[in-house]
Amino acid sequence: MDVVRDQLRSAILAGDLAPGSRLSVPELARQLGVSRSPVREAVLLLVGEGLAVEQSRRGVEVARLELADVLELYELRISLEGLAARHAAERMTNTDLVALRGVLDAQGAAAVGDARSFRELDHRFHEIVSQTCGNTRLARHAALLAREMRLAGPLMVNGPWHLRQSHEEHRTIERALRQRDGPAAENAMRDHLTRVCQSVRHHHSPNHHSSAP
Amino acid sequence: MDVVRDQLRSAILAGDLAPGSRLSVPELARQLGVSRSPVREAVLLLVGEGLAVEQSRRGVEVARLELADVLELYELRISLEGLAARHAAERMTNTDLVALRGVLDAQGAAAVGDARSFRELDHRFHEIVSQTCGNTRLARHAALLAREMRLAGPLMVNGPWHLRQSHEEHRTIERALRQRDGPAAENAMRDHLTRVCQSVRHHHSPNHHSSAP
DNA sequence: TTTCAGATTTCTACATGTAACACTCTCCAT
DNA sequence: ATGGAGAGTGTTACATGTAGAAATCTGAAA
Repeated sequence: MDVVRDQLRSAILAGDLAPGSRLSVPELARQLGVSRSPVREAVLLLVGEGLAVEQSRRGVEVARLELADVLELYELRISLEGLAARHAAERMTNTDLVALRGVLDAQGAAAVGDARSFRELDHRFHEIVSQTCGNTRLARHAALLAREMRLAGPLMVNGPWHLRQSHEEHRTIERALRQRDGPAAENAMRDHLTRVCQSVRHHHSPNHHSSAP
Repeated sequence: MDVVRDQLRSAILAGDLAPGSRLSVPELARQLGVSRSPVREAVLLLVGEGLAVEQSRRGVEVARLELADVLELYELRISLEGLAARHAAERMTNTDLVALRGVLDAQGAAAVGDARSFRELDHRFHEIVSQTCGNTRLARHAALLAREMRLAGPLMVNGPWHLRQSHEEHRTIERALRQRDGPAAENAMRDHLTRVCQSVRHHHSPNHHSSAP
């Protein structure tokens, strides 16, 4: 069942199962070539993770995020990932720092034009920081929120200026982590997520619809 | 299945299924008088909620919390419930405030001696604040963390002085909420949870084992 | 008494059966 | 043409079947 759940989760996060798609247990079981039991269990767990929602009387469908949902998620991520960054600064091993640097270098290259890769690497960056914080529950909840946010695809701001700006902020965070400066890492992470949140908000405000700043 | 899950959750939180108890699907199905399917699904969801854990090769058992787990949980609650309190201050209806006051009055009475009722009312207090914050995901995650913490039973500090102290701090939080002072509510909530966390930590430190301050 | 091999029981994980229910489509009456 | 009854389809939720693995128990030999 773990396998089925991972497959479904990947399909959702990759967009193969778009937000709003109905998750019919018999249908998915046929497509995946397994029985309905593991599929049903996997779907229930995905609901628990927030990636799918039970429509009353209509079965389960992939979660559809409104702007308000994205703002909710950012507010939580600011809090949790800020905390995680502070602790990560004191606990990161050299291996972690090397991995982080690798992700950032790849992201620097992707920042020009390849928004898809950029988002993937962005996710990896935040994941490394959260998973290194030493608080297993913090890591778990931060991962849930970050994953849920990946359903927001079309609401995100993908303009080249925004990508480069995010990348610079990631560098700032990485610098604080490398210097083992917890408070600086926390502030940098909070500032980063706050600014991105503002970008999303303004990008979807009634009177501002270009993707440049 | 929702029914079965709620029954199991209640049984766990009430201590009828003590931490470490094995959750055998066939056994529980027999006891609850239903088939194995809904029980299996409920158990999987409880694992997702953190109330149970999958032991590799040994099935599922009710989660067992160490001191370190409780400290992790407090750190997260400080962050999330602080945030929730700030928003709750700006969104609480009069009805909510009346309910909160009611809980505190009952708690004031229970603070002398009845640790069990006190904990129950403590949980209700924090629940009201979290559920009123206006951020559905914040409410959901705060509820998960608060529930998980209820598994810590024997680790908690139940001395009368601590109960009264907690109650006073709840009053301070309620005052800030009533005055719609967001920052004050956040600070009061953070201070409260921070102090309780310190109490737990010191109560279990190697050289301090009395329950008085 | 201790130890180890085999038998027995129990569990998990997946597959499949089925009743009740909600949707949709068709076709007839107005 | 339109509205509504009713068949047909698909789904959910629960029940049950079963293979394979793990734990435990049993009993005989050292």
